[in-house]
Amino acid sequence: MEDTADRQAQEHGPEGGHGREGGRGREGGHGRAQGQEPGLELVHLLRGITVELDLLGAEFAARHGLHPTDLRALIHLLDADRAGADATPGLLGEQLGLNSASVTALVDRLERQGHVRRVRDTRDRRRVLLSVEDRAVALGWSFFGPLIRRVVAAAGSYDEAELDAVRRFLAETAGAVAAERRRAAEPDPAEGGSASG
Amino acid sequence: MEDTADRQAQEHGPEGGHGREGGRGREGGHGRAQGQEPGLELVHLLRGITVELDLLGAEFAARHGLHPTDLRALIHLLDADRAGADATPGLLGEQLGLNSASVTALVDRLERQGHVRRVRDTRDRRRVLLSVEDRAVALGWSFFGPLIRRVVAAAGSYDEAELDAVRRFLAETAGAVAAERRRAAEPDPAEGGSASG
DNA sequence: CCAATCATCTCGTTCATCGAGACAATAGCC
DNA sequence: GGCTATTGTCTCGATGAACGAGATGATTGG
Repeated sequence: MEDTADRQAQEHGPEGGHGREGGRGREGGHGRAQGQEPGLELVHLLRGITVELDLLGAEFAARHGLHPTDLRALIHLLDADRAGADATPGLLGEQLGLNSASVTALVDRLERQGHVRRVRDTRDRRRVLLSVEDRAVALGWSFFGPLIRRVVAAAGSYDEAELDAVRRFLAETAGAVAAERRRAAEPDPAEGGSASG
Repeated sequence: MEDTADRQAQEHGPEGGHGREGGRGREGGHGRAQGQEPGLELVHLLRGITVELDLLGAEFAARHGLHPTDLRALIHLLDADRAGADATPGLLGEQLGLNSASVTALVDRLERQGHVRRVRDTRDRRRVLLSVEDRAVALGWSFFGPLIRRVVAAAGSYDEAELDAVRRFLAETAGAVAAERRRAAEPDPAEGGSASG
């Protein structure tokens, strides 16, 4: 299960073919047992994490009577709260990729369960600020807390250089995903021009 | 129904106050305090990746006319295919946390779109094997491919020690998530033991 | 062969999400 | 000050994904 991509990588992946084909049949080496791009294994690991995490989230959500989307929303809300950023339905919908109607329903659910409260912004009265309740914070902690503790504990045994390597890798991966997302968002350069009429 | 909420919300508005307000906008140049547990930042990075990845998956799925669940299913199916494991509706449902009815609908969708085919198992004729079509493989690659290439490229600039650190961290994190998932699955130790009965 | 079990599928219901549009408040213009 | 365009949120009706319960067909064991 941990290797969807590696076989494909050699077929479709390296565009054109590297020519490293030669001794591929023999993996008998040492060190990198996989014999392929070293990053591939990391990708697999990462993918496994996201799959498991997703599942854990779904289970946690179901256990607490909320939908996967609700949990995702809570996470974003908690995050915004922590950063001191304004959370509004519009922003939330954007972050979750949801319709405005869906966001209204989502916030309704969250509000009904006492996780957030709608607060009309005094500055721009069009806006509604989403204020997270303690209940939501507690819920968020009960989800992330144990996980965080485990990971932090694991990270404790790394020295500075190793930590830095992990940090950089994670940051670069985040950047890669974000870049891909942007790429997917606008595959439509034809639009930007002289559509004038 | 719930529309009256916003009117009231502004009256409840500032009730406790979180204590942070006013010019929180200027946090200084750094962003956030790095002085915490070193692992915490890694957790945040990781979380950011999963969020973005999830969003990317949803967008990709929408673009190809399938639902987020369909993409997840395809990923699992591709994995199983690669590992040479039998893929069946039952197994798939288990991996995705879905009802058997939902799985039937899911496989119907996938089959209708030509991604998989139902094949009656000759050994145990109760079972239906899910055979992935090339179309699905290509789709999977078009989703993971670019991402993988980016990450692999990034990983290329790391030396063995760094790679090892990242690998270990990822593996430990995966283990942590899996452990948490197991913990969540049976939070019920009191039952098997000296329950009063 | 009959009963128990297992894997899958069918039926009817619930509700999350969507598209389109209504409504309220703000910002810019004169 | 009033007017219009824009922005942010919410409402309505429709679609369909997921669920719970149960039916159908195949396997195992006596």
